[in-house]
Amino acid sequence: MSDQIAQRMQKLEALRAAGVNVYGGLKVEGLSLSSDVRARYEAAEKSVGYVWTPPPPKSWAKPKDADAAAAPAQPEQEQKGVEKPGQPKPESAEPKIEVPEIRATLAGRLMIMRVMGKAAFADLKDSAGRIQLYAQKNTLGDERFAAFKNLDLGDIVSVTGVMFRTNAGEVTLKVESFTLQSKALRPLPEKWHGLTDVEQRYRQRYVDLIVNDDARRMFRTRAAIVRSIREFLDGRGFMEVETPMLQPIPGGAAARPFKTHYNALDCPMYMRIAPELYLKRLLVGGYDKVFEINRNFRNEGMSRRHNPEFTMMEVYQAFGDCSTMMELVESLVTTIAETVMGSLVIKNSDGVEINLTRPWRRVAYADLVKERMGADWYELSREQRAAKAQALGLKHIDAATWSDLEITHEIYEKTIEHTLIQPTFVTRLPAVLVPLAKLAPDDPSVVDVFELEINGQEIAPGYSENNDAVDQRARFEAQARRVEGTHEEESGKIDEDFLTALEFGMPPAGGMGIGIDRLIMLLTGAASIRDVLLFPQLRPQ
RNA sequence: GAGUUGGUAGCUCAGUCGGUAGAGCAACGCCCUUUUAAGGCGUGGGUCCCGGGUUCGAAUCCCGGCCAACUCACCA
Repeated sequence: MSDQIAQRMQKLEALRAAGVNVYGGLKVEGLSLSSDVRARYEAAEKSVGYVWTPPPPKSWAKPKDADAAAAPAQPEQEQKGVEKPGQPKPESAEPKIEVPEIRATLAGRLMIMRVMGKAAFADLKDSAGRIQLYAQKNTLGDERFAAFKNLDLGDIVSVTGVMFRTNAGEVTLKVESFTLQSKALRPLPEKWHGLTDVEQRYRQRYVDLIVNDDARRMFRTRAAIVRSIREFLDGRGFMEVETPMLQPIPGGAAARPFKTHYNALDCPMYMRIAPELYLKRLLVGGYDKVFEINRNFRNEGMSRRHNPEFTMMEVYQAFGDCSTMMELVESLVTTIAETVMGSLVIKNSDGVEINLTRPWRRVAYADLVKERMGADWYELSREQRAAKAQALGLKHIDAATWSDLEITHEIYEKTIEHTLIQPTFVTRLPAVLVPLAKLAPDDPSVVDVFELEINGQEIAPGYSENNDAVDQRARFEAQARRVEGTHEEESGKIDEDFLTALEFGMPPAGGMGIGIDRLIMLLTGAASIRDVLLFPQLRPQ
């Protein structure tokens, strides 16, 4: 144990012995937020026409009367006389404006203290921000002033007093009484640099949130974004639902699931990799507009863009289609950017500007590929394609084992996707890649879907959902054969009950998913998904 | 899973060629009644990530391990 913790333990015991309730008592009555109190005080100043002006520099040469400036003798004594608190200031040659008294009670964490003998300044941080406290021996009395100085940085206190403005112009609460609400046993990180060690910021997010205002702001923004998504969808008549996260068959995506075991039923269970198949059951049930915002779990690696659990929003609209969803996501993202971030132009973590102004580019997958690889790409043989891919640096592509489609898709993912910085709807993807979507009416080799790319990342896929029960079964079976023996095998299991639901008839529908964490990264310019997750996954220590 | 970089006081960081471990902040003591990274004087504080090895001697060099960040792979 560090000596500082030991010291604080001793202090805590001493306080207890003196009868102090070191962890606070009853609820704090009449509690205000620092931001509100500051605003009230500033309004009070305004109401009487008070405008703060900086005091004259340190010598008290400011004339109390006209001659005083000419008499430099004994400025110190004059200062003392002037500064005696609680007395009308004698220098009021110019009329003094009385600001109405604003009393307040605040509560928060003590972040810094500057003690000057018989007075002390401290910064209190509450959920709204920082505010300065001023404690004075004359006001508090010897004993309470000593107790105030005895507080530790990090302690949580409530304070009651009167607002004023210091010589330096800072709105400050003069403490008349205070109560220790929670003793901190551990010292805070350094006041200037804060906590910068990224590992510690993630592992001890609570400390990060105490000292780093950026972190606090980030998660408030996150909350605001999620709230406005809900408001937006609510405004369009969508119903929010919650479907199982613990599923007997993990479906709706191709990914490795987390496997667990349910004791009561003595059967294997999976953490969901997507809510899709359950939300579609609700379309069958007659809810035409539903959405869910909740966690998905994928048993895959972590990276700057991946966390094993992440927040997904999926939305379905009966009697809509892929184009319905394009309009929806365009409208949703621009609305959020404007209302929460205040701008349609955002900067990514490299400082590149992204303009979200509608309409967004729409381009077919095959056209992007041709744009990159030449107009004759789809006429080339597999060997020719593999050769061209290798020429681009994709050495691992092998014509002997890779299909045409795999080669093309590898090129899309490795050389095209990350170049789509400005919002782009990539449409008409190869049907094999998307078993849950409707085939394009004019070309059964592609599906009627989009993938929305912004900042080189897939932000949202949207589909014209497949509601053909027989076709869906066939494509599931093809998918199951495709992934058989691979690590995706468990996500290739066929959900018979879902197919049964389709057999009752599902209305044609548009569906879309948004990776919420990535959307937040995009809007806030965060470079790592860990910066937008309160408690990102780390290896246990 | 692979590569690169890093891990030194509560925090932020120095540490030269291998020669008994350093600063600022924080803490403790004293002075200081409008400071704001307050100031002044003084004091204490270390499993140098862990385990081996080389060496008279290792924070430093070598090997192994742990943890993290970044890049790559799986993936959204």
